[in-house]
Amino acid sequence: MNDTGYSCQQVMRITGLTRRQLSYWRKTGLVVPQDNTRGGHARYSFADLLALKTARKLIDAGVSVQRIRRSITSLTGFLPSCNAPLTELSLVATGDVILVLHREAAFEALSGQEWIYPVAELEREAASIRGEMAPEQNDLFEQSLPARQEAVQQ
Amino acid sequence: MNDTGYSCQQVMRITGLTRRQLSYWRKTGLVVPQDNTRGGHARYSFADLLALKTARKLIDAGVSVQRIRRSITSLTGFLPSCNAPLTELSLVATGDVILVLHREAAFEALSGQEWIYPVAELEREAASIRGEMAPEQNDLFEQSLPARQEAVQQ
DNA sequence: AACGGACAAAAATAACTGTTTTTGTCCGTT
DNA sequence: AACGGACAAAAACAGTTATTTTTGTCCGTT
Repeated sequence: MNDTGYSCQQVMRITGLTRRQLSYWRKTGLVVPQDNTRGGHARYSFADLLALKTARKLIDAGVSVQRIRRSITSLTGFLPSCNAPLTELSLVATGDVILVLHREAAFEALSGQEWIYPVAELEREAASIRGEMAPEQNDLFEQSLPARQEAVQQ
Repeated sequence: MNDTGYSCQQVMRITGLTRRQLSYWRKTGLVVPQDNTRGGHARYSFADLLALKTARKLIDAGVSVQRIRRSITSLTGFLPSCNAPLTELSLVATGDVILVLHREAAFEALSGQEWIYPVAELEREAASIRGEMAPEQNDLFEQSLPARQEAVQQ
């Protein structure tokens, strides 16, 4: 119990969220205020504010609340050291996807699938083709050629 | 007509795509070889190779061919100066989304919607709250307060 | 001021359908 | 070696419905 936290009204003004949303999110565990007054009224911490702000921005970007929920649970699975994804992680999003930027890599919040940078690789590869290969003989790119069968008919 | 391009077999080895795919993509206009031999056989240019490689990588990342098609048409709409999105743009993708990195910004290939970086903004905002605001009075964050009505009941 | 409850509208999702797209495979031709 | 055609399996998609989630609104309580 402490009285230093942010009240419901303040949070509404700060985040632009409605009382209904705060209430529902509290009840369903999306963002639960850290403290309460003696009367049982919510007091949001600064970290709570950040989480709410992030949620708001994701919503503005078209992400549904359900998707945010699922992302949070999946992220705390992928990154056990992360307790509060909404406040701790670098997120990027549009309607369909939440991307997590983490240690130079990017992966999707829901599936955990890592994103590829096709073009970045391509630039390196392009150089090698240009320099080293004549159109006639080149197997630099080969994904997994079993034993160099010539001209397989697929 | 020239004979310096890459033959179908070579392209298959280089890109890991099947003959069927090359054939179908040629027929449907996804990637059409730049040249032909006198006999009417395909000769892929280096740029074609890059496009094929990129397509392959997108597919590996779970993007469907249909989505690639739609992304290409939408991108040539957004960026009229870009004739061959697959070879010219920086793309990042997972199954659901293709992101285009373009001039410091990121936007989705299909919708053109720009991605937001909630946390980047948050860091700046966090500083201002921490520094300037006591929990009691703070409307720095206010989205669009009409005329400062106190405590609106929503 | 803030809470909670109850009812309804809106939004998002899941589950299903039929259709289209994409690929594999086989075959004959150049 | 490469092409094209034809048939079928697999994958992706669009469109629909029913269900669940989320929000708005009103009301009474502390």
